[in-house]
Amino acid sequence: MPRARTSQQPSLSVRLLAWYDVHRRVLPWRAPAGKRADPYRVWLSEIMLQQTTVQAVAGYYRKFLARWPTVGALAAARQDDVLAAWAGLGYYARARNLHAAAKVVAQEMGGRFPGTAEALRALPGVGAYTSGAIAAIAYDEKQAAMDANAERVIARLYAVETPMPKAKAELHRLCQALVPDWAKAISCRP
DNA sequence: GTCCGGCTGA
DNA sequence: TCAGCGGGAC
Repeated sequence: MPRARTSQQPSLSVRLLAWYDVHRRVLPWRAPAGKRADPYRVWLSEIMLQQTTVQAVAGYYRKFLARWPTVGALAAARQDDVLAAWAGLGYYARARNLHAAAKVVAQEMGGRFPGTAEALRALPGVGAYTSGAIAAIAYDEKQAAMDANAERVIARLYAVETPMPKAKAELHRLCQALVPDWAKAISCRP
């Protein structure tokens, strides 16, 4: 006979963050534990990772960062050079938007990335997912960054029957409600 | 041959 | 609202 439960299970976010502490991969765009992420690096990696695997991105990411270490350097590059460096990654609109956004940040924002998800969302090539991811990772904002897989997981978790893409808004609300205020205290633990 | 960890333009 | 975008993985 099963023992009566005397304590309840930790929340989903607690369990996920505990898993992350043990299993997270070492990736070139991740800041060392306890250190703050550079928004330029997070942005560059997130754009490259759109529809593209970690394995395919890693080499390109290192190459871009070595050649253009700051958003100002990237903004000063010729678009032809950016596109040539991007060759092989696919979805070349990403490279054109990357360069355009770098120019906006460098020339209209003094080289500082927008400080909120909402403001990031206005940059070319930055949509709902990417703005949330950058703000969450670089600014510790309480943002749910939902990709297509997260949408499926949340839909199953909450048995949402609404077909996609109508369900997107509801799924985002459900996911946002799972994001704890104190996520940073756990995920930044050394 | 099919399917992707998104965004944009129409 | 949705087709199209590129290359790799299965």
